[in-house]
Order: sequence, then structure tokens, then C-alpha cells
Amino acid sequence: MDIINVVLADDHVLVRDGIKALIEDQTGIVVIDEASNGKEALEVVSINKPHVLIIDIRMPEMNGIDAVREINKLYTDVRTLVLSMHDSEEYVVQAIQAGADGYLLKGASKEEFLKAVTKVASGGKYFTGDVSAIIMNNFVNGNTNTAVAPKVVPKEDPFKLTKREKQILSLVLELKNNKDIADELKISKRTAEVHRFNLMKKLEVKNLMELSHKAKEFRLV
Amino acid sequence: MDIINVVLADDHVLVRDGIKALIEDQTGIVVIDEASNGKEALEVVSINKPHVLIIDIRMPEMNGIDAVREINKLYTDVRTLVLSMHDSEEYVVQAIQAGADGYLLKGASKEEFLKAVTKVASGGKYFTGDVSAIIMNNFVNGNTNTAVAPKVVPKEDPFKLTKREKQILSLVLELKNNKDIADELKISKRTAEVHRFNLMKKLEVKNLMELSHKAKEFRLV
DNA sequence: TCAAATTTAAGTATAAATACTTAGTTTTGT
DNA sequence: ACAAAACTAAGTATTTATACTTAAATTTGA
Repeated sequence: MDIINVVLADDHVLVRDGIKALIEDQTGIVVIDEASNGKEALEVVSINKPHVLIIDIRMPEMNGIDAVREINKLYTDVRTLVLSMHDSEEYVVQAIQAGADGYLLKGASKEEFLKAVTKVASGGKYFTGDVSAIIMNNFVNGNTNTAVAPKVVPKEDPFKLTKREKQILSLVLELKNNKDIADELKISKRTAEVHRFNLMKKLEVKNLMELSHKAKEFRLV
Repeated sequence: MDIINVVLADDHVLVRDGIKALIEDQTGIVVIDEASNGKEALEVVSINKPHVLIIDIRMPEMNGIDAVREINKLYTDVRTLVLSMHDSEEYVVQAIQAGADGYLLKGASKEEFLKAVTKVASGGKYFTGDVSAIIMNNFVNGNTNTAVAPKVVPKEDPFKLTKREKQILSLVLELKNNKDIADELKISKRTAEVHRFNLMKKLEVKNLMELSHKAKEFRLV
């Protein structure tokens, strides 16, 4: 491969500028466009068809994982490198299931970063450190370093929460009580209780803490 | 001023690399050292005495605000530019009270970033956008653009929480209930209740949501 | 259009949290 | 060493949440 065309998607202008400066130090990599959320990323990718999309997970409008899932549905020749700027490796499984070709943590050095980009661009996979071996073997059946993107059925909301339940969930996670939730949605407190009860049941959790963890784990909000 | 010596403190290597690349594009600014947390920042500053310390708020070991407070106690000729990579303007007041000379949000452009660094380096103040005028007038008595760092009494824990209460607070904020907290600290559930009750009173909040907000606002954990 | 799913909300019993007070014991600062 | 502060934990009343069930009204999809 001669020149690698990259699209950057991150809601931090600073981070984008930074990665851009860092990446273009190297000959052979060019940032051809940018986006500040998942939706924008989809547009930009559809126009530019880059070799690699570098995308952050947490962004407004549409998160990085969902964007990667979409892109893998639509384009077979756009590789995706997911960046987790904030948290640990908690999204790695979802990233892979969404069809990401690489996953990097915030702790990544400049060197690791460039390695990841070039590897992914040439049809390989790059998953940060220890994760790589373990996860790849478990989730994708042994096709590391091939040009074939893993065809894993994207699981979207394995808990089948209803719209109202998701709504209640997000309010519960804002630590609001049933009374406040009820007022906000203009329903009775008892109804709010029921929705809360039902969603706790569906998620198989028995308190706020577990709920919060599970919701985060499965990116339900 | 001829050359501006800068120390970067951020726990994201990537962000550090990025800012470095971005900043050194410009002639006249040199990153002479880096740190990945507040404690390290203190050490590095004591050794290098840079003109400007660019420091992120959220870091392990010691956060950026506390580090700035320390630096303002120890050195009168080191300017500090606080970066809020994650959140809005919620820390601006604390940053000023800690003696920060500048405050930038994640949304800052490359241009604004460089402007802030040069301004702060030359003894001026740079606070992001609209915040600037309002806050500076209210908190520091009219000394914008002077070389004198604002002498505001640093308020440390205005609520006078006891050690145990802070401990309980952090567990409460992990959404643990009194039973679990009690078990974890090997005290009775009733004792946990009392601590919780007392700290809610001291913070003048009446539910988890308000507690969570207030704790964040005053960086109590 | 018609059954299935969703949303609404009441009833009831139990468990837990809240809002205090009182009070004994331990720790800490001077 | 001795008082103040902090930590401990019980009692009691009230409110809120949990754990269901039942069931009506509304919405939605094939």
C-alpha cells in the first residue's frame, strides 16, 4: 500500500488535531477528513471512502461502536480502528462484534498508534496488548491477519428493552427516583415503578449498582 | 518573551503527544518535559521551572486543580493553563481559586490553544470564551491581564467532612447501599446510615442525584 | 383488522432508606 | 491528661422502594 487515507472521528478538536499532527509526522499516512460524531463519520466515510477510519467510542449523536457496525454493513473495504480514550478494555468485545479491525486504549504510545494504523490499513488486525490473543480466539474464529472482516452477528440490545424502559433506564441512571421520573414523564409513580421493576428484571440486576454496571457494559444508554 | 518553555501534564500519552506535536508546530514554544499525573507534575515543575504548565484536570494520583494550587504556593513565576478535556466549565471556579492563569475546554481549536499558551506565558490570563468576563469579575477583583496571580484563599473541603464520611461518600457514589457499605467497612448498617445521614446534611442534599452533583461540583472524591 | 405487545396504573406485603435523637466508646490534638 | 471531635450503634416513626399480581387502555405490526 502506498499512501494510507485516514478519516478521524472524535468530538475533541484538540485530540483530532493532536492525532493528525502525530500521524502526519510519518510519511505515507494522510488525514483526508474529520468528523465530530458517529453520524458525521458515516457521511464523511461515504464521501471519501478512506482506507482507515479512526474513531472514538464516546461521542454525541452516534457512538463509535454503532458507527463501526453501520460502516461494516455498508463498506467492505473501509477498515476501522476504534479508540477508547476514556475507559479500559470494557468495549473491546462490542467493538469486535461490531466489526472493528483494531482497538486501542488511551495509554497507547505514538509507536503503538502508528503500528495499529498501518497494520489495520493493510488488512490486518490490531488489538491492544493482551486482549488481542485471548479475545480474537474466542470471538472471531481464528482469522487474525486476514483481509476478511469478522462476520459476527451484531447483537443489538440483547435484553429487548422497550422504548419506555430505555427512557426510564436513562433517568434511573441519572439517579432520579420514581417520583421524579414519573413527574418528568407525566405518568403515575406506580407506572414508573413498574417500568423500573420490569427493566431490572430483564437485565437481571437487583440494585442500582449492578444496573449501572450492566447498562455501561452493554451500552444501553 | 523569546522562547516559551512548557511542561505537559496529562495521563493520556496520546493527548500529550498530540498537544506536543501541535504546539511545536509553532516556533517559540517548546515542550521541555511531561508528566502523567499531578504528583509527577509537581516534581517535573520543581526541576524544570517552565514558563507554563499545561495540565489536565482529571488525572490519577493527584488531580490538576490540586497540583495547580500547590504550584501557586511554591512558585510565583510558573504560569498554569488548566485543560478540561472531559467536562464543561464546571471546574473553572475551582481552577481560578487554585490560582490557574488560564482555562481551556476540550472544544478549543488549535488557534485558541496557542493563543491561550502565549497569553498565559506573557503574564496574562486566558479563560475560555464567555466565562472569562463573568467569572473573572466576580472572583478575582479586576486584575485580568496582569502578571499577578490571583490571591484567593484556596478553599479545601468547605464542608468539613470527616475521613469516615468521605469514605462513606465515595462508596455511596459507587451506588452501594448501606448494607454493602457496612459490610465493606466492617461496621453496623446503622452506623453506615448515620454517616450517610450526616454527610447528606453537611452537603445539604436530599437525594443521591443532588449528592452526586454536589460531590462532582466540589470534587469531594 | 385483530392479536400481540406496550403502556398505563392500581392493590398488597415486605424490605430498605430516611430523618432524626440519644448515647456509649475511641481517637486526636494540645 | 483531658476535652473536643469522631466513630460507633441503638431506638422510632415515616417515607420510599421492592416484588409481585392483576388488568384496563393504547399502540403496533403482519
